[in-house]
Amino acid sequence: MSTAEETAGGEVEPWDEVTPDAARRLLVAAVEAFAERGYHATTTRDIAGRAGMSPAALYIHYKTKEELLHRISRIGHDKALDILRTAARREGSAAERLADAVGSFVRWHAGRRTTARVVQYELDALGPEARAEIVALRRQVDAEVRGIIEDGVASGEFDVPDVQGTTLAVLSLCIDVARWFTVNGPRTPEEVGALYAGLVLRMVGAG
Amino acid sequence: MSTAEETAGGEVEPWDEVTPDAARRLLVAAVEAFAERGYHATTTRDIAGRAGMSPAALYIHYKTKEELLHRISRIGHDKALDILRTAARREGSAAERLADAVGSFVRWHAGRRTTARVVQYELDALGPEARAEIVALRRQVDAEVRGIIEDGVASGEFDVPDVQGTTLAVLSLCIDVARWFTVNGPRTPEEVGALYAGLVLRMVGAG
DNA sequence: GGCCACGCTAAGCGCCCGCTCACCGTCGGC
DNA sequence: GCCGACGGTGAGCGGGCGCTTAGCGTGGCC
Repeated sequence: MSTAEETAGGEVEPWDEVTPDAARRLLVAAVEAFAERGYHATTTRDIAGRAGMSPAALYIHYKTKEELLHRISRIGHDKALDILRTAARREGSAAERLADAVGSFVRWHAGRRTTARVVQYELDALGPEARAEIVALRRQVDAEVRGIIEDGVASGEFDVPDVQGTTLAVLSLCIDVARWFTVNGPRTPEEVGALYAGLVLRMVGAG
Repeated sequence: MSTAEETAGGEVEPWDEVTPDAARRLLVAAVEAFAERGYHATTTRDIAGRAGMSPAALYIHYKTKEELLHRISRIGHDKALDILRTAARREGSAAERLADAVGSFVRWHAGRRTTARVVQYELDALGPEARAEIVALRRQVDAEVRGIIEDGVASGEFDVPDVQGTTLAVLSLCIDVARWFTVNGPRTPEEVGALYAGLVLRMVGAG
């Protein structure tokens, strides 16, 4: 994270990987608009307006409105997967790694709430090929969490009768944070991450 | 439930409270369309077409497209609240009542998945007054679950450091079922309900 | 200094949206 | 047998959508 930009909502928005500058401004504007109103309720005029450009400027950097969503979804899923992989592959017991994974995944969903909302809830707006690509990434997300839980079961740390079902529930709990979390609420992303990490350890019988 | 209609997806759709018949057919068509594509991506022509009527017929029974969403959301939240109240007020220990509440709430989100999706994820498409009415119902939903957890803490059955945070997590887990559940998946609504009830009991330290 | 490439804008095309309106068939009451 | 009420239709209005195109300003290169 070489550069970062603080928005009004207090969220940090790197998006370093998107260049040139005008393309990044459009993409950040699209993330905000999609998160607020949803993909279908957002107009290209609204996105361009938020980025301080004319409607036509969007089509210099992106072929269609859907390509914007695809790029956002792809980058967001890459980041989410990266967070889970980092936690899964660190040293430590399965319980430590699971708590780390849930804590950091939840912190991301709360702290980068606008991005996470688009990533988690606008998937159906993508066309078949783009959706297939993203679904493949989500399977990898599932595999990382399942791997930690399987490790904990193998080592005797965890007591989990249904590994796949519990994996689903753990991810479900984390993802739903993007739906309800708000910066005006009583909890910080760090507090929610710590709370949820503890709840998940109990779910796997390690609490 | 005096009458029930089996749809292609295998879901039971009562909607007895909506009359006359044409208004109910339009509403059921709207539920399916909103669940599949989202409120903003659904056209009034699509809704009317699914109900076997012309586009203009919709406006005989509903003032606007938004009124359809409002009615769906209202009826759905009433039903969800009814399910939780029934579980909360039955006889039995707090653990039994919590397991019953989570089990039946999850079964509803899985079995009536199309309705639940609209109810849980299309709230932002409502105007300010309609949304305020629905938000009030959601606070009652939260209060029912929190009440059971408080009972369990008071009786010593549960060990919950953060009652409000845990309430939020329990509801979050249940609600997210509407996002990922599919009838083509490996689990029945009953199985998911039982799995989740067990996980929640562990979350409150009663597992 | 001339010039072209590039990033951007103003204007607008074709389409489809939510919604309306004039009209029509049917059916119960007298 | 007539008639009004009512649920429904066909056509279409005003407007906003995603996206395109012709042209313009500017900055780097010879």
